[in-house]
Amino acid sequence: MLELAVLGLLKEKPMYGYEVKKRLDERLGHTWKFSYGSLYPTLKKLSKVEAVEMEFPDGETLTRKKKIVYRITPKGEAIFEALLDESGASATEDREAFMLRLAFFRYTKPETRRRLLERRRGYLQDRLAKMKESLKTLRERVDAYSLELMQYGANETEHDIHWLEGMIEAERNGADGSQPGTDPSRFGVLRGETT
Amino acid sequence: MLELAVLGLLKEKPMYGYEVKKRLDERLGHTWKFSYGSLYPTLKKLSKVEAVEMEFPDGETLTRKKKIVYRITPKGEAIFEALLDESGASATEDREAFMLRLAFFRYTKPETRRRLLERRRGYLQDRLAKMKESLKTLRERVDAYSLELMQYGANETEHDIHWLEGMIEAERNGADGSQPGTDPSRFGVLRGETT
DNA sequence: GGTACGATATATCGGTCCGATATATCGAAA
DNA sequence: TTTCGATATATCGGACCGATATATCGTACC
Repeated sequence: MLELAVLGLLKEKPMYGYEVKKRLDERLGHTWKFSYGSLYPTLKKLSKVEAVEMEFPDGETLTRKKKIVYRITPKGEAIFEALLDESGASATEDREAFMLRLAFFRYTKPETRRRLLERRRGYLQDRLAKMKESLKTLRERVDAYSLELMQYGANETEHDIHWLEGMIEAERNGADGSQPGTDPSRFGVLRGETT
Repeated sequence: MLELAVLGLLKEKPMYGYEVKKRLDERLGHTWKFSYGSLYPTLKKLSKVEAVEMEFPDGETLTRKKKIVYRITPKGEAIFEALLDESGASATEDREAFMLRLAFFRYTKPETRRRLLERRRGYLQDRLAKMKESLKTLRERVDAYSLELMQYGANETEHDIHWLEGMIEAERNGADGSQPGTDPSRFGVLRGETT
């Protein structure tokens, strides 16, 4: 997961590790939190496999502040592609894994996008059905707070399904091969935006 | 986290580890997934600290199926209380930790409930403000999919704030000391239910 | 009567990732 | 000029996951 995220971000431009974390938080922070305690080891690991290059700015000796720019290599690009493709059940069933892939949808083929969106929708529909079943059974047997929690889960799942449906629709209307998905007007319009 | 969850469930009645997982998935599965790979070690650990008792059914020799009933002890109850109280920033800022505590709200004092709910609301309000800021800045600089993701995050955060407000309101109306929060009619009514 | 299968039940282990902590520099405000 | 928050990297113990193994139970099917 982390490797995929880091490589995906570094595709945009070379960055400090610190900046990688900041930008990843900005875009995925709502769904997925990760720490420096895993970021820096990951960067090292990627560097060891030659997926990224480490570059020390200022040819000078570094009594100066320790700063390292990480740049993705062709090998890193290949690894990124591989990770993005090997999306098993997790990319559908794990919210974080799915959201991570969504963040890099512009690097995916339209066909892959649709497949992922529809699989996730199907998965959520299954889960929603099970949740409703549980709610019916447990309504009289659990306390109000647990019930509220389960209700919250069902509501959110339903909302997510609508959201996915909107995106599937948008893919159909926009991705007839023309554009790789960089037209912002396709989205947001379908749902209410936060003003 | 796991210890808190397990002890909280075992307060209801003695159970097999397997059943603990099933019930926890039912109630918290939407927010929080955990595995057998952490459950059984946790049960062992709790047993070693004498927070739970292990009970082998059928006094007979067990060539039979290996089944262990776990029962919470007074010491376990005390540990549960302690874990529930030591809620630092995580209980507010970490969605999973918050939801877990919400699942055990009926074991909390009304005052503690209100404090937690309000702190989380405050935290989400802060985050929402930052998200909107980011959205404004990045609207022209990131691709449509990342933008959609950020928009999704902002929408969901807003929805959560409303949800919390409903619960705070319900606490005010119901928890004037009379009942510990076992009246199901207080909830659900405020928001639309999944039919 | 047999057997095939999914649910029940426990357990382990390598590996991923977190949280806390430490260190140091930089810019800006007070 | 010193104090503070943001920038920047790093490590380490421990929590937790995912895959895997094993065995029993109920039941459905022929």
